[in-house]
Amino acid sequence: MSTAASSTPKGARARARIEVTAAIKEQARRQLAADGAAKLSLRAVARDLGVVSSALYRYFPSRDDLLTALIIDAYNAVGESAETARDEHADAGPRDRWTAVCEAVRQWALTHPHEYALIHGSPVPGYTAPETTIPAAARVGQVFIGILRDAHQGLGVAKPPLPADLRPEAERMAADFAPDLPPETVAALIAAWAQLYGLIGFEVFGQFNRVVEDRDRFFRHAVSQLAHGVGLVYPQTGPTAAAPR
Amino acid sequence: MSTAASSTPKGARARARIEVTAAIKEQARRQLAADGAAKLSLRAVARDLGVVSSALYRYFPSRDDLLTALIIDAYNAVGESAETARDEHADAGPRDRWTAVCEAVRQWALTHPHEYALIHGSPVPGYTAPETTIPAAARVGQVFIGILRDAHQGLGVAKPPLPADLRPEAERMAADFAPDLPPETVAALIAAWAQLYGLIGFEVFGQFNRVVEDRDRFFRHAVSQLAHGVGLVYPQTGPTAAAPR
DNA sequence: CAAAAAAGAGAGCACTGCTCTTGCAATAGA
DNA sequence: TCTATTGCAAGAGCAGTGCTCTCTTTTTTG
Repeated sequence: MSTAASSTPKGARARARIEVTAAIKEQARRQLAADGAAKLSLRAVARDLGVVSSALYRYFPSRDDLLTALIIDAYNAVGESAETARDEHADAGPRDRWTAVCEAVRQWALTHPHEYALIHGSPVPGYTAPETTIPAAARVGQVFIGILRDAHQGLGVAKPPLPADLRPEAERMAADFAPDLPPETVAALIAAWAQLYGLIGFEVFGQFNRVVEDRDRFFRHAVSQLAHGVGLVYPQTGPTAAAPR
Repeated sequence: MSTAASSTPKGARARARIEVTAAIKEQARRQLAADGAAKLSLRAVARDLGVVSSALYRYFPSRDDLLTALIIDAYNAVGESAETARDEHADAGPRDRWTAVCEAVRQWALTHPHEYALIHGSPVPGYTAPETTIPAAARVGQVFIGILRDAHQGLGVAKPPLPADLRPEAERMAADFAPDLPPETVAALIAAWAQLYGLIGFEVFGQFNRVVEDRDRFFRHAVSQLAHGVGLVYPQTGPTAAAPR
């Protein structure tokens, strides 16, 4: 109250707390990048910070809470990458924007493999992410939804096929996530979303070693096919152009 | 070299060693299923086996070696599931066989989530799978290749699109993995392979929680689209049938 | 039958997450 | 401004981990 600004409302102690919390996360992220989540040790973080290990428990009640904080940060980082890519391609068509966002997510994953593993690898042992992570986790998906929303206000978007027995589920998903999009599109989008992370995961986790060499081109083509699958069709995009009648 | 028989060549000691090794793996697999890879503890396995922890090191030089053994077993288990599904649908058309194999892999993953995480989740910290795992890891892929091989000897298979700049890579991959298949098909197959594991991973790791409810139908449709993508097209399968001219 | 190899037991080292108590410093209320 | 409260870090300690080493017993082998 005494100091004016709104960003640092409390006294020196509160400010210090914020800084220390950030320093802990930063150091933890460094260890994460170096050795992976399972070798992330509270004691090592404390050691590197020149502080005793029990002191960290004033900031994070447990190792899992530290991990949760890092998970949220990771979701936000990849979400921000996606949003930036979208904004930088605001003038491009929906399909190019789609490609750019996929590429951005991939690049983030390749640059931060351990953080990617944290959010899209096997959940850390017996650990289930708390609800706090949900909004951060949704950001990338929202970007994709936005792209398709835009596409639907223009032209050049087709309705993906949808079997009759999946229609109720597709309508439910559409109502939950994008009421302004057709159920066909929402269902296809969710599938494409999962498949995108399959492609990225295989590359990040080394499953493509000795299999795919020219990964840039391979990914670009796969993503183009995914775009096709959600209805983002160029007027003339090859022999398999979707032709909804 | 000296003793003749191939199944139980050595004396009682060698037989005991095989049994103990199997018991260790079995107990470890139990712990894995219960708590996940990161909580798998050599000491706990030894305790449950009524033996002192250092004794296990006579059988597995390190915890990572135990994990590697479990990884190989897991690859073989899912590979066997895939092969069984293929054989049980030997009379069906390639597309139905494709669907059956995908479904089998998914079911195995849902039944053994922690083992699935072992082979397709984030690699255990700082751990890189040794070359020993390669043949076991390839089994599922071989099943898919076989299905497409069969399909190419019959009808009802289309060539997926392939951009010109990806053709060299596609030809290289085809030469490496399936010289008798067209490069277009091999490239599409590898993409579909990764995407399949994206779908399964999202389901196993809970990313579909609160998103997809009717997962059986959703998966079935997605897999049908994947089949379409690799050229396994029914004569009349909807508006987006591939039509290579 | 004796020498060699294999297996288990047990102690011990360095490390982990986490808890609890103790002393110190910053804050807030009178 | 003085004092009571609160926040923080330090240190010791517990139970657990992977792994190594030595020692004894048992089995195999020459």
